[in-house]
Amino acid sequence: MSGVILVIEDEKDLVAALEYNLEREGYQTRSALTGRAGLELAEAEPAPDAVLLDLMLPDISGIEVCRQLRASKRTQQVPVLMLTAKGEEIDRVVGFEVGADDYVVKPFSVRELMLRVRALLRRQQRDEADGNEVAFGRLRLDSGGHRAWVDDQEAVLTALEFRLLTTLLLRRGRVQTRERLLQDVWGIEADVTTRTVDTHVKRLRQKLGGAGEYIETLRGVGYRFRESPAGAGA
Amino acid sequence: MSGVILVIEDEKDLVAALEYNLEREGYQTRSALTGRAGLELAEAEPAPDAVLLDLMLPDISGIEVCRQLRASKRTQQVPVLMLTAKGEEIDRVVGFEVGADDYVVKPFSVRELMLRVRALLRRQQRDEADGNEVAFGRLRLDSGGHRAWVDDQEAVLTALEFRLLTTLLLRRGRVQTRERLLQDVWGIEADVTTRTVDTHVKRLRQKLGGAGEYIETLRGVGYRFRESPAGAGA
DNA sequence: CAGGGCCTGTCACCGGAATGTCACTCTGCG
DNA sequence: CGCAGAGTGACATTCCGGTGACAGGCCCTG
Repeated sequence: MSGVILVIEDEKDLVAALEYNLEREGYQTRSALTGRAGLELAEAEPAPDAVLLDLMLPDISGIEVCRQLRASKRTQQVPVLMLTAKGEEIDRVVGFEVGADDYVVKPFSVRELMLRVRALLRRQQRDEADGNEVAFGRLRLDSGGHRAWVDDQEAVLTALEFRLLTTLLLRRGRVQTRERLLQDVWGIEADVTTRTVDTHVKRLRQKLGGAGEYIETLRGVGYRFRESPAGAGA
Repeated sequence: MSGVILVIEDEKDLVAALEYNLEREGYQTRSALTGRAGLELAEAEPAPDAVLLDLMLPDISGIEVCRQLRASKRTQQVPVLMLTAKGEEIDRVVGFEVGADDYVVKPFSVRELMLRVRALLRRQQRDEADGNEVAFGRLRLDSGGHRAWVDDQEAVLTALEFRLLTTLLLRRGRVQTRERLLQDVWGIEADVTTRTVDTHVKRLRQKLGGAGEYIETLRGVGYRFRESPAGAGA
């Protein structure tokens, strides 16, 4: 499971080194040399899965950047790892206060940083997995418990079906091509000829009964989860 | 729902950060830099609703503090969340055995900690409503005495089995992947190929007899302790 | 120090659930 | 009407988890 890491840091050499190492670990990276640029990138698509944030930036302080990240709905949940120079230890407290998730004191070992990043993402994933219930019309999902209900009647789904449903629901309103689904749900490199997706959509609809209608077929394109529960959708 | 949280931790910075964040979440805080002072505060009025306890304290070890908290009638029921440094992992096991309710490994994310605290208090409330014995359907546990009964018939469990059962029960309703269990019960970095978890679940079920059904298998995902004792219901 | 029993992890085998494929049918659209 | 793409049921295969057996390690005991 990889992810997108945003690096906000004004020392170019360090940025280069971090990007190199992160990419070698399989992450994608974005980087910004100033706080402002960083905030902009953080709002951009795709949203980063984690942010490495220097405390000392040329324009806005890292603290402020962090505060703003926490203020924005879009980036509120993104874990932030602070990079602080030695002697700025007091700031560590402040860092925690603003909601940083972890910090590393410069000079740090890249190896350690990589471990921290991985831990951060794992933690994030776990919190999401523990996460609460999502309701959509007659449908209700509990991601932590891996359960689904339609009209308060439990629908017993297999692991794959649950993943498929989650993926569709998460991206409701946007079409998912079979190719995309194969890649994201199955983790397979796309083979467009296969009917696998169709079959599983069928099974899913069957198990969901009435709520199966939320999954719409777009002929020649793919599948789409309805934007809103009521009526024929948005 | 607010409450009083007692922080026992000798790093002043960390204490400050924790207090700040806890108060921002609406909790009241008390803090102590040593185990002795902590125990004193724990007995004081008003009794804390939860304790954050560092494992490594200058005077008494966190383990001992926890033991004493459990020994005192007044603080017996107060949930304890252990803060352990990396590498003290072995102690984590001991922590559970002494009756800690949860633990977090340093360095931890403050956000994560806040979530845990909230979860702890929620659970506490629920358990109090249940009456304070750890009972679940036909199953009854004495976490201090390390004993388990099914229909008033004692089931003799090994330390590992007991820990596994406790972990599952504590997180009832939520799926635990084998990976997660290996990490939390065994303290091993995950090796997904191993069948160890399966074997122990088998043994546990066997020993629990009828109550073994409380442990559900989710094919392709992991294990889940039933949410409520009766039926398969929600 | 040897012996024995318990705890624990690994292995191989097996049955059944989950999944993928196929062939056929159905539908929408030109 | 014909075609392409989607729905569907049946079937084959794969994969996962349950299980029993076994071996190493540890502790207790004599």
